[in-house]
Amino acid sequence: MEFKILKKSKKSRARLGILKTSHGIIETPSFVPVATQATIKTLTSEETKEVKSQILICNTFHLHLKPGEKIIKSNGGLHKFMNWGNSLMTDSGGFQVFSLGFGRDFGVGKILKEKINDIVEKHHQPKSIRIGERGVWFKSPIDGKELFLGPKESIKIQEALGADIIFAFDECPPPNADYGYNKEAMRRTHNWAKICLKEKKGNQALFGIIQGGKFKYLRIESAKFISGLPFDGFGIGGEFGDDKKKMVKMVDLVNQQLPENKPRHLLGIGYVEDILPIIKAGVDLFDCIVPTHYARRGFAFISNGKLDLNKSLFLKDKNPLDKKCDCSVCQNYTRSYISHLIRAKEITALKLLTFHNLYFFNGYVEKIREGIKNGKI
RNA sequence: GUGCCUAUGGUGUAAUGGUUAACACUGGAGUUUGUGGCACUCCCGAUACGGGUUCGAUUCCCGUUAGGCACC
Repeated sequence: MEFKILKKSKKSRARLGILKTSHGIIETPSFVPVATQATIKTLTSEETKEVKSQILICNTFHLHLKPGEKIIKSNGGLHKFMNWGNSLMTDSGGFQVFSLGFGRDFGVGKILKEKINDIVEKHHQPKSIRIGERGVWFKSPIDGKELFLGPKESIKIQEALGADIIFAFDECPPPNADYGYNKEAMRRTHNWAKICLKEKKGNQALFGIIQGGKFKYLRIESAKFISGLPFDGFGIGGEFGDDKKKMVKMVDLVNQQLPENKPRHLLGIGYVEDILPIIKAGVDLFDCIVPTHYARRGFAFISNGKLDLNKSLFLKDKNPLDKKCDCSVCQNYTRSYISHLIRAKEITALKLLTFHNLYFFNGYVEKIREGIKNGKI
């Protein structure tokens, strides 16, 4: 992997760059669609390419459970397996430590919406998984079998999967974790980062992950520690506090600690309104389930907001999803038709919305790249 | 025409002689950030009509109307 910065903004920390892998180039800043199970749900790989995606992120944990990395390796690796000729990343499975653990215990995502009275403190353990020094014991959501995943295991699996960019195994603490817990999780994540580097044998690019939660000094400490190790790039994980301004400030602060010549990936963020601020804070790559997940709930993202195609008023609306959009869905289908398909629970609706939403996100980031190029951002 | 049966939100069903008549779908409003596609939360909305019995009727009785079934 090779990363070249073409232009640095004078107005913000934004950068325009090119990331090269053996499977092609990624123009940065870039949105990374989420292909957890080695597919963008509802789309073929050809369609995923049509919406101008240059890189996808698949998930180590999910693909380890099914079909297993052996099957994928025997198919010639992830690229061949899913017929995707462009670049790929795999997430390490670290996030599942959270989502199957404390995330499930408290019924929360990584960003806190409501206050939770229970605080996760140092040495607390989630109910259904066990986090130790060498890694995490899970119960398989498929058959309940005891599984162990740690930094060594994650790297081995990711090497078998064969993505261009892989991530270090980390722990993502829940949003209701206190300082003590975050410090502990960060220390584990740092140890695991060193183990990941030592374990890696091939020439895949490896990104280290910065944690520290909403605690400024932990974030700085984590950024300094991780960037002191010979990673090819960096992931910024975890949560940043309850309000968005704080998130952007924290990301900005983290990026100030990182070397400029390596790419930075913000993990699991972006609503549309988050995208410009995080790019201005110096983020080169970011993945998010929002365009694909919302598509399957009947929402379309458009130039001036989002549409809920579940609403019956769209049955009478013969406009395209977005008049300003030149994607093939907007050229050929009406809101009325898509709304009908959603309400009839037809799977084609999910495909049309997924296609449009990804085209919209990729197009939106493309415009931001233009803006950086023209000196407007 | 005669006999029998039925009548509860927009739809399909519950329940009860005694506080705010339950549930599902529909309709309306929300939620979803390193993904659980068809999820979750909240809201609107009904005892066909008219009498009677009773302290109290959606429930019991009579009539009207509507629908179903059988017979002539």
